[in-house]
Amino acid sequence: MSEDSRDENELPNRGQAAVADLISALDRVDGQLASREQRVADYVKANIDSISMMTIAELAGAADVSTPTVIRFCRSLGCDGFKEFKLRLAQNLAVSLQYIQADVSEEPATVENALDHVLGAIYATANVMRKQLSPERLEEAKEAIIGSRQLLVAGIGGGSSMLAQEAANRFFRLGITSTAVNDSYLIQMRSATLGPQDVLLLFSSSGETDAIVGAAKVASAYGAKTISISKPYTRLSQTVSIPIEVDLPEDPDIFKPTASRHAYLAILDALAMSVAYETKDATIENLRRIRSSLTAYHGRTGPQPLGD
Amino acid sequence: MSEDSRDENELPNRGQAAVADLISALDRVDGQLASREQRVADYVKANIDSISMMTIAELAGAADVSTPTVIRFCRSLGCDGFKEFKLRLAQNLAVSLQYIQADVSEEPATVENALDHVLGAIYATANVMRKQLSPERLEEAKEAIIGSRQLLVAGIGGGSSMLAQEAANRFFRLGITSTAVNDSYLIQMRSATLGPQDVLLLFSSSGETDAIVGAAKVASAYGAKTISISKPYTRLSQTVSIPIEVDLPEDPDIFKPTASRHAYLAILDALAMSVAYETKDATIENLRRIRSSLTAYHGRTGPQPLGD
DNA sequence: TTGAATTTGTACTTAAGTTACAAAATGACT
DNA sequence: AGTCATTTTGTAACTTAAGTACAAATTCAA
Repeated sequence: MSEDSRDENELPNRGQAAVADLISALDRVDGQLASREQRVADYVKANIDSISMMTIAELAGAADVSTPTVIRFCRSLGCDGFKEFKLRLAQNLAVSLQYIQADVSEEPATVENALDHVLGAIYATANVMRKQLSPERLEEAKEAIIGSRQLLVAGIGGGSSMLAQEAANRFFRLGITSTAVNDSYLIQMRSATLGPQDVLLLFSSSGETDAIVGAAKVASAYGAKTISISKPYTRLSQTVSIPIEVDLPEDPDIFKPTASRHAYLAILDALAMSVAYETKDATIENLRRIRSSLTAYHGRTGPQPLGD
Repeated sequence: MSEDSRDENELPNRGQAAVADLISALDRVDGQLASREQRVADYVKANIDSISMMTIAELAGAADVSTPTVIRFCRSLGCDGFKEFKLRLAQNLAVSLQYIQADVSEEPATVENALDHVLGAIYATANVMRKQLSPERLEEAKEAIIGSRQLLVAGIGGGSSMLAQEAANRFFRLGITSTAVNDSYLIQMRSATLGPQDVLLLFSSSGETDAIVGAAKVASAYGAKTISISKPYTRLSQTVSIPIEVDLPEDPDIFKPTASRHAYLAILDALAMSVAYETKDATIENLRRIRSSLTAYHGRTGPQPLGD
């Protein structure tokens, strides 16, 4: 019976919508459930990671309700029955569990092992980031960049200055006049030359670097739009007009390269991708020109990342 | 019965080992199973994402074996029974499914959507990479870097030159004299100055860039160790002494920033992390000096990535 | 307080997972 | 080549879990 209802026609939404939503569905219905069902919800929330190992009878017993009540609870959440509920819950949790639980305590004996640590941190950081990002801010940032006459990107220190370079490189490919700076004084000076049609994009994982905060102030004073990709509640994010905020857990392990670089890079990629789609035709022409200039240079043609 | 065997004592390994390993367990036992069990394995591999919706009878029918054979297959994989097998499989897949199944075909309407595309590509690429990397090569690369007197890092074009900069920055923090170059001529020139105690680290997503291949040849000729992070079967990987090879699927979507940058960056991080652990004491002292130089500069103390 | 609507539990049905055991197949050793 | 031990596999029975039907209890409104 429960199998009939999910034949080929319904397959598409299985992995996707299903996986993404159970826990938020739980939050959504919370409070508006019938009293006994709410009891089940409370128990589930309190013991969320052991539910998928329980039978319906165990859960009913633990929440002190009858088994049909548990089933009704599952249906209130949009599941077909208890089985589907357990499955979806397990999938939801797996995503966050996989790497967060990885043996963080142990030292990496091999490079392969270190790679697992690194990937684990990336996954974990990416998940945290995705939940924190404000879609509205991202849209604002996109619009600002699209409408800009000139884009100035700044970042100081290894990680951030790499991101700034990369950002300038990405947006340049999309036909946006962009420059990267990573010298404290140059940042100040160039920011002072910006005007209302310009955009200043700032990378700073601390959000407190004087030169960066200063640049944001100067640029704002001259009417330029300012975007930061940084920590919330910092001087920087309180100074710029479009703060993109992510508070990422830094691994206390000083030997581990900080994973937030990857998260910031992903944000940059997403922004660049949206801008590219938005300015589609212009972008295609630009990429064509860049590619042909390179092809002329080293004579290769196959599909490959533009510019190695 | 099946519940008794996983009480409190066994809980720890549930999320972790369990979640991480079913699919690789499948690879591991592949080929050494009894013939009918192998048939189940084959069917599972071919229909991996629909298994968790099937009953044991359905799977047995589909693979044309008896239900106990299916159970034996599950046990060969280290599961308690079919139920646990389904659960663990669902969890394993959830991780990759979440982003991979995101509507790749559709254009990203919002930046948030674009972010899902980007993250999806990163996850997919990371998984592919992890399987392809040769642990031995990584170890060799680590040893070479540790033993080096001087490290020269080169990359040409947006992505690779960013990686080169970042690599030089990372290893410099670990007390290794390292320089990044991204000018075709400079690469050649500097490579010619290397000797047997030196290491040349090359990033190239194409593996065919003349300047990079040329540098590898020159450096080898003068006895330096050469490491490449690049595609297999390319001129570059056939020239260097320690080729780290990954063949990553490039998304044909020209608007999407290439995900291989993230994968390469992760490899770099893993290498840096291992080198850091290997040269622990020296590294701690180095990081201390860097930090105190920065603290003296802008007067902050809290735990933050070194150098923003 | 009485009737309709909703909520909940009891008892039952169906079906899924698991086990026991015997039959078949494989492989080693005389 | 034949016999015995070992492994592999399937049949049939068993156990337990999930889901349903319906009636009892509760809630709320008039």
